[in-house]
Amino acid sequence: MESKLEFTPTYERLPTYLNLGEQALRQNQAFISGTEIANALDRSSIQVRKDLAFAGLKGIPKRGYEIKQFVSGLRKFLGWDKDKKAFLIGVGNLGKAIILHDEFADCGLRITDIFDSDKKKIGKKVGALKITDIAKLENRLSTVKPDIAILTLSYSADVQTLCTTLAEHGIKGIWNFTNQKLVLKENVAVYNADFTAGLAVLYAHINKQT
Amino acid sequence: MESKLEFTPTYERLPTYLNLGEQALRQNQAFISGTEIANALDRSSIQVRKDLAFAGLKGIPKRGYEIKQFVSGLRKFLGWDKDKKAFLIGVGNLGKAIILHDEFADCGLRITDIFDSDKKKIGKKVGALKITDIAKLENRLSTVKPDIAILTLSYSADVQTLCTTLAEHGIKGIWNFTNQKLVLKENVAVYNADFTAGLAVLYAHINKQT
DNA sequence: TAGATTGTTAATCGATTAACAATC
DNA sequence: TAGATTGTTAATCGATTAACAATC
Repeated sequence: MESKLEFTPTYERLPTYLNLGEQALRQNQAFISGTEIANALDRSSIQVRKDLAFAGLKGIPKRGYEIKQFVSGLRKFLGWDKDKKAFLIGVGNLGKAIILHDEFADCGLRITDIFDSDKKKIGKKVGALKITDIAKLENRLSTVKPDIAILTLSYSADVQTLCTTLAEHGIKGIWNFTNQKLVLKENVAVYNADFTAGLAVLYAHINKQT
Repeated sequence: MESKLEFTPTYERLPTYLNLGEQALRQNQAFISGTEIANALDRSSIQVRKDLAFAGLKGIPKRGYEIKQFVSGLRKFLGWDKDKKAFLIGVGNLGKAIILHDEFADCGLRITDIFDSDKKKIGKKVGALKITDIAKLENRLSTVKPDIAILTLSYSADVQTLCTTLAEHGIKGIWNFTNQKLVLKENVAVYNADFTAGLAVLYAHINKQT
């Protein structure tokens, strides 16, 4: 990421807590305790409590957190209660997977437009969305004014130029699935979703064990 | 992850360094310096040097790291020089994206078998691989003895039972793309690739700026 | 030689864990 | 009441950054 954000590990864990909370809600549970969450996720209860306190949640000693409050509070803290408009650029397999992954709607991510430069793809539908020619990107940016761009293009594409265009139109955040480093002004947030980082950590674990 | 691994952030950064190194190699550069890498990735050179030292790389003062040595040394340290056999389970869009992503071969990840439970998919080809009936998983596990399992099934599937089977057949690592928590013995490494974690961090950054 | 870069030790910073009082 | 759980302050641990000697 460009700028530093404190409590990043906490932010990363919160969705897993919410996930459990929503499960408990579906089962009509009334309360959920930090200990319960910790056990389910194989973490320490101190960490769970600290994280939840950071997210502004209040619990009741001996009982835990009131489920409805827990879920709505956490969703609000994560910003998943408010829709954010997103453009997805590059409709390959990964792009399709993201477009068709319903669960993102639950995170407030509303993909409104999808783009590709491949003439054969333009006009075709993916789920409810029609693939737009990348040439029309600027036009759509001015009209729709999306908050977020999701970059799922193949690695050879000129991602940097694209980013400059996005920044000029006031994009707030970029979810970058390409392995290229994006150079952007301070006020655009970038999250690099690098698959190979995961592989590196997984391999390290494997080698540690043997 | 289950067990603790030190230097996780370092492991996560190493692939980005390697990426730059391979680029430099293609351009016939002879040396690459920590400063150069730091500038390209918007990081501090101290961190880059520390990371590289951790990976066992030796540099030459005033020059930097000899490119060929840098690339091969880093690849070896990451374990990307040796093939690891992997089974991919759940051939949806994300599964397809991973199967067809050539770059993983470069990380020593060799997907040998792909499985799905959907009768309509079984027998169909994705790239060079034919989709196998999940019922034949155990059989194939005994024969092929893969190191890694990649879980890209839809969330409703019974992932836990699957994991037990995988563990019984000596799987070493699991790359988990489902949002379910896997309960496994100590000697199986798990890396949870949770997309919503990225969204949580991205949103936090966006909110911080405004 | 002078400047740039590595490599390492020490200092700082942030995140996790421990300890424990408050409380339902 | 006793036991369990929250919430917070202090202690520890790990990761990052600073400082600087060594060196090509």
